[in-house]
Amino acid sequence: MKKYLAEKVGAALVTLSYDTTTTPLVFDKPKDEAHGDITTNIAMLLAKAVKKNPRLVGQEIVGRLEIDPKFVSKVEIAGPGFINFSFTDEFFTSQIGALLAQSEGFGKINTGGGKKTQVEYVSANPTGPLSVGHGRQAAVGDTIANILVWAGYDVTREYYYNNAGRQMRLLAESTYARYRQLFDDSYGFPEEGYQGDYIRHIAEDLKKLRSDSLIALPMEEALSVSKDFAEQELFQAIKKVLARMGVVHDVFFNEDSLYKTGKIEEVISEFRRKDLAYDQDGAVWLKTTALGLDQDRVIVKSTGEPTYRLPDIAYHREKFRRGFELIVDVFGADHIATIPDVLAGVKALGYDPEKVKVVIHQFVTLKRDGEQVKMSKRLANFVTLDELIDEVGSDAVRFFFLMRSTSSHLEFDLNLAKEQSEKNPVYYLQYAHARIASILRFAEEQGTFQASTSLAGIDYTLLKGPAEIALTKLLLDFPETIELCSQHLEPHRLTTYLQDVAAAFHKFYHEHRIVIPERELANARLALCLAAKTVLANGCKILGISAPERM
RNA sequence: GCACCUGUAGCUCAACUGGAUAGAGCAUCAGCCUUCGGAGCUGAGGGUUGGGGGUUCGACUCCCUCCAGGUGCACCA
Repeated sequence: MKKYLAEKVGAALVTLSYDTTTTPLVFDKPKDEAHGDITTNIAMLLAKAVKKNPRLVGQEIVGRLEIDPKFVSKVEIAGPGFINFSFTDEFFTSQIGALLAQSEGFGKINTGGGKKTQVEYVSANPTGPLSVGHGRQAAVGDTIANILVWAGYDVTREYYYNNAGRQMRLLAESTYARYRQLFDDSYGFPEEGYQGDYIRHIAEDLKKLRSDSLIALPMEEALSVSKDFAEQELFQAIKKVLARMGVVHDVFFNEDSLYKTGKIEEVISEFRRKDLAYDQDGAVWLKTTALGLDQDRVIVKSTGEPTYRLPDIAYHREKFRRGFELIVDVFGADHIATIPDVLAGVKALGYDPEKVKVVIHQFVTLKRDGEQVKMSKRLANFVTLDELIDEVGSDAVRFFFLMRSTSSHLEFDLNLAKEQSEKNPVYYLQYAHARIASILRFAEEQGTFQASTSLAGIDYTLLKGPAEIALTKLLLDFPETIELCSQHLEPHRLTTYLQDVAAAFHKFYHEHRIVIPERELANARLALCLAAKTVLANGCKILGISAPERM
């Protein structure tokens, strides 16, 4: 429709000999229904250039328009100079059939054009159970990946981790110490070790498996066994909790592989060759100042160990080398400082940093009984993702994590998430779906409607009520919503949209009885119900929450 | 001190990326069940969009400045 109007308005502009090359012709959807279904500000933009009254320019354009009244019911100049177009009801309702024909595929678009895309998210090292913050990242990353798939991108979901280095050494020492304490409770615990109870559990499992055999081993070997065991248990737990949320990665990329295949060395020598790296105080520095940043950074410590920047840069280079044309990194706010360095490094290696889109999500706080839940990682009394899912369920966890824009801090109200009432947005949405399912069952029992056979020959022009038209319009917006979500990598637009759909359905339901003796009208309304159910189900699928037939 | 995020109704948050009278939910108050799911619907009140400047036909949105909260600023990841 936009295309059609663009053509017509464009033609009018040419007739009026306005300059159409410098002024973009853009159509928007007004927020206020009274302003029509689509609007353009072209008259105001042109008026500025030619110093005329915008409303006058609008009049000229509208005067030259030749538009099919079957689609467009009204064209008017409004406000400071907007040209508003209103469409006929039939224009909207005539598209319901096509929506139903696409069914489970309705909403799929191809703006991605099969572009090879990677979404990296969670990427927590196996040093402990996932926190609620990781949960937000899992929900956001996974849903962005789903959205991109719907928008026609070829998506790989990836988890990057490091099972070497200082943190893992601490994990090994902590595990081993807890293990020894099972035999001798005076055995010392490392100063900065991991305090959490989960280490004790791992140690107990280790004892079950190996009895006291580790005590006799040389220390290095005992630590190595402890590390491997703890890592394995923790990774299992991580994968398990992610699976509870419906999150499954395609690729687990180990940082260590970058060393083994010489990729790290390669990056260093390339930086040296480009005169972007130098030695000072026994360390290797990256000349980030030459790349537009405010200070140089160490990439290899004087101990010979690289800092996190180096493997991060090497990893991103591998992403490009593996052929990804769009790279989405989902990070927590605490990683924000590393991004400029990595992007500068990528650019210096000859790759386009514009292809890397970083989604930063802010922190999560939990609220229970109106009070903020205190969490401290150091004291290990933080709430784990597993516990959160136990308490409120996977659907609520995903939905709550998705319903705010990622750049906003998120307050997770535990009481609300558990509440089974209209206050809870998840239930509101799912209830709409279940309610439609129930209506369709009822109609089938009455013999008035069979979803599989009754769709042919439906007269959609019978749908005329404002609530019917409003619902129809909203349902047809679904593909556009997917497009916006994919462009901006913003899942919360989808939760907001689906809330609106649910609300529009409930309103429609209250204003119109659906299963009525007038067969024709009943069938048209039932088809509209089915269309609403389709959109809700497809939307829930993308969000990763269930769309129940009964509840 | 510097960088990034945030500041919108009593609370939690939107606002189609510069558009028209800033919108939802919760909370408060007032209504709606003989009939398809009341886990629902309708209505009311509630705002100087943190303050102050600027850019322009037009600003929650862009620029400057100040204030408040969060995060980061290691040869930790």
